[in-house]
Amino acid sequence: MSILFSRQCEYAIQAVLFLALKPEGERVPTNALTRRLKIPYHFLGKILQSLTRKGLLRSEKGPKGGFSLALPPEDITLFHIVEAIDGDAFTRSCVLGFPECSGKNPCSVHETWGKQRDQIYQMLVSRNIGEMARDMKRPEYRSKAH
Amino acid sequence: MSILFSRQCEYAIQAVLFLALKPEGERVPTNALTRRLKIPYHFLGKILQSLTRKGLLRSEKGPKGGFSLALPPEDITLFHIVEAIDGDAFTRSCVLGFPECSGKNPCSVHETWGKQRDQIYQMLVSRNIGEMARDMKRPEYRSKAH
DNA sequence: GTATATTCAGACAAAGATATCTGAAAAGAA
DNA sequence: TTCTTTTCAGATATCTTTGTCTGAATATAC
Ligand code: FES
Ligand code: FES
Repeated sequence: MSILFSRQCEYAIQAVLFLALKPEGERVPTNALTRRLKIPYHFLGKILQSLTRKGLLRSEKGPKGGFSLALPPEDITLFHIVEAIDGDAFTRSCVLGFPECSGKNPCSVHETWGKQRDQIYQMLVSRNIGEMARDMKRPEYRSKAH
Repeated sequence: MSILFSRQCEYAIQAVLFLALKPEGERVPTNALTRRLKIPYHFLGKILQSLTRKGLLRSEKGPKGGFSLALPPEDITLFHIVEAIDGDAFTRSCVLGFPECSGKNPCSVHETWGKQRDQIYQMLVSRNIGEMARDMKRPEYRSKAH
């Protein structure tokens, strides 16, 4: 079980962060991404495809083709990606699974969870993926050689 | 998609909280639970069965049979239930889905998520299900008539 | 003992998420 | 034009989660 985000969404985030490290406009083919990030090729293809449909990425066909960000990295947050793939239901739903989440019929952790949900939301919107990618310490994102 | 906990786990929590409201040792048959909580009958049966195997519940067959808590409600936390159903992987895994989560190769949100993960863990262990059940404002748990 | 209410166990079905395969379409290079 | 590289699109496969069905075992009530 993946926590918080679906597998698709995790892959999407990993891929977009990788794109954010490239000079603006540079196209990266799918297989350069899967080689680095160990994501199944065709699965990633479908994910990038839907991000393109949502307007987050741009795609070019043919040789020298590939995917690139449709916006400057400074204008994209993790929340944009999460929203595009998993939706924003988590901002509204009860963590214990009750039909609806509101102060009217609160569950036992409604107050506590409410605060934490806000913090998670802040984590997703307060930084742009440009700086996040540059801060990234993981080896997949560091060495320049491919 | 359910956030944080699997559907099974959500159902387990809802059911155990219900049992915690009953006088100690009182047996509650599965269908009394499903009627109140709108959980599919046989699915809940399997869930309660595994909680029994894990030692959280006790079951009795025959008329006047049913499920009851194996421990006093004051000794059970949400974490016991989550651990029994979903496991404790969330306490150790990277929220962006990278292979492992450690300070050695941190992802961009490792620090932030680390704090929030601790808070979520605290939410799960700091209160027992006895008090949580009594605080519960949701109608499923209030009216005594069945 | 017989009937009834219930858990227990396992097989099965349906749905959703994840992953793979194949071929068409498009762009560039020769 | 022809060939190659790559995205795009859709069909299919596999796995996991969720949910259903059936019957056996067990304990109580009669
Ligand atoms: S009602 Fe459960 S989190 Fe709001
Ligand atoms: S490495 Fe991502 S949360 Fe720790």
